[in-house]
Amino acid sequence: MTDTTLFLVDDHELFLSGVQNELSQQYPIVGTASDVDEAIASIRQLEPEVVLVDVHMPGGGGVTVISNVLQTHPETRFLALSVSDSPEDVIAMIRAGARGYVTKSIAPADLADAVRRVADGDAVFSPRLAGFVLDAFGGAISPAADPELDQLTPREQEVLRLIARGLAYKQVARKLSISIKTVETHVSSVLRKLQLSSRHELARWASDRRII
Amino acid sequence: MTDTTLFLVDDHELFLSGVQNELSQQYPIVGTASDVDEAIASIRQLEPEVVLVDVHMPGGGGVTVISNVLQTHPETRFLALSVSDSPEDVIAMIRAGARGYVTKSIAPADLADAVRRVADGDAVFSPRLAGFVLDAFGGAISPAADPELDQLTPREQEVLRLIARGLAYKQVARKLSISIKTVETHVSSVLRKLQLSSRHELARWASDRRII
DNA sequence: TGGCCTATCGGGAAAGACCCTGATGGGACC
DNA sequence: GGTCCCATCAGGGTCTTTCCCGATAGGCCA
Repeated sequence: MTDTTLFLVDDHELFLSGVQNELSQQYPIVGTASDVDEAIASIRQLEPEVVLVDVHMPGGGGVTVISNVLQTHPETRFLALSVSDSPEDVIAMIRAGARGYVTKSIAPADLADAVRRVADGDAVFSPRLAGFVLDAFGGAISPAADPELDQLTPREQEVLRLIARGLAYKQVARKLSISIKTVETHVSSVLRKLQLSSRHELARWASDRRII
Repeated sequence: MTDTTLFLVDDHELFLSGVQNELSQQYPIVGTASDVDEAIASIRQLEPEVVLVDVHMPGGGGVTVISNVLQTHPETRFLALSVSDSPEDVIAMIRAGARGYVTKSIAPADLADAVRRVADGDAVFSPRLAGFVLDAFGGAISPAADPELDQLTPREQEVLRLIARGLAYKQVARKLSISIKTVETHVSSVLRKLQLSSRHELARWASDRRII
C-alpha cells in the first residue's frame, strides 16, 4: 500500500468496480466518476495524484476530462485506460496530456505497476503502443502515400528531396550527375505540379511533410 | 535470469565493466564494444535482442550506431544510456530509433527492469525525461534555450524565422516594415554567426531545430 | 506509326539572393 | 564622452533562381 491517491473515471460501472477491487489493496482510491462533468468536478475537489481515465465516454471522452483538469490542476497525472489501441486515440490522449496509455486487457498487477510508474513521473505504454508512440515522435508515422507526392515522377521526387535539404541547383546537379539545366526543368515541373512559386516554399512544403 | 540477449556499447571501459557486472546475473551478455565501428559490426554479427548504448562516443555517438544497425537489423531494440539528460540528446536518440532513454545515475535494479521492459517492446524513460518526451510529442517542445540561437539578436531571430518559413526577402521586408537591404544585412549576420552559406541551408537548419 | 510521358540539355532574360564597403542614429556600458 | 552593439539603409557587383523559348532521345501504348 502506497500513499498515492487514485481517482477512477469510466462510464462502465462494472469495470469501475473491478478496477477498484483490484487496486484498492495498494492505493487509496479517493473517488470515482462515470461521466465527464462529474469527473472534472470531483477531481478538482479531491485533487488525486493519479487519475485513471477511460478514453471513450459519452460527453467528450477522456480528452475532455484531461484537458479541463490540467488547466486548473496541471500537476495531476493521467493514465489513459482503453479498449482501443488505435493510433488516433493514443495521439489524442497524449496531446491532451495523458502520461501513459494502457489497454484494458492489462493484467491487474501490471496496472498497479503502471499506476506506480505514472505516479513517479514515468511514461507508461502498453508494449504494442510503445513502438507506435516512438515512431510518431520520430516523425516516421506510416508512409501515408501522399497523393501530391505521387503526381511527381521519381526523378522529380529525387530532386525535390535534395532541394528540400537546402542544396543549391549546382550541388543537386553534381550529386545526380546531370546538368544544372535539367535540375531547373525538374524544379519547374515540381513547382508547377505542387502550385508553389519558389524553391523556398518548396523547402517548407517538404519539411512540413517530413520529406527530408 | 531471462534469455534476453544483451549487448553493451560504451567508450568507458570501467562503466562497461560495471554494467556487465550488474546485469550478467540476469541477462546473457553476448558482447560489448567501446567504439562505434566495432559496435555496429559486432551487433550485426551477434544479433542481440537488446543493445544498451551510450549517447556520447567518439566516432559519431550512439545515434550512428543505432541508425546503422537498424538499417540491416530493424528488430534490434536500443536502450540509450547517458550522463546527459538534455533534450537535444534525447530527441536525437529517439529519432534515430532508440526505444528508451535512461541516465547513468539509474540504480542497477532499475536498469535491469528497464532492459526487461525494452525487450518486451515497452518504452522506457527516466522519470525526468518522460515528461519532456511527451511534451515534445504533443508538439509543445520547450523553447529550449539554444546556445546557437542565443547568439543572434532578437531582430535576427525574427528574420530567421520568416526566412525559414520560405518567405522571400521582399516579403520579409514588407512583413517587418523594413527595407530589403536591412533584411539582407540581418540574413548575412545570421549566416555568418551560424556558419552557414545560404538561405537554403539556413532554412534546413531551422527546420531541423523546429524553429518555425 | 504516331502520340504521350519522361529525362536530358541549351540560350537568354528578369528577378532574387548574396557579399562587400560604408553610413547613420539610438541605446547601453564604463 | 567615448566605445560598443544593434537596427537601419545604400550602392554595386556576382552568382543563383526562375521562367521563357526551344531541342533530342528513349519508353510505353493503342
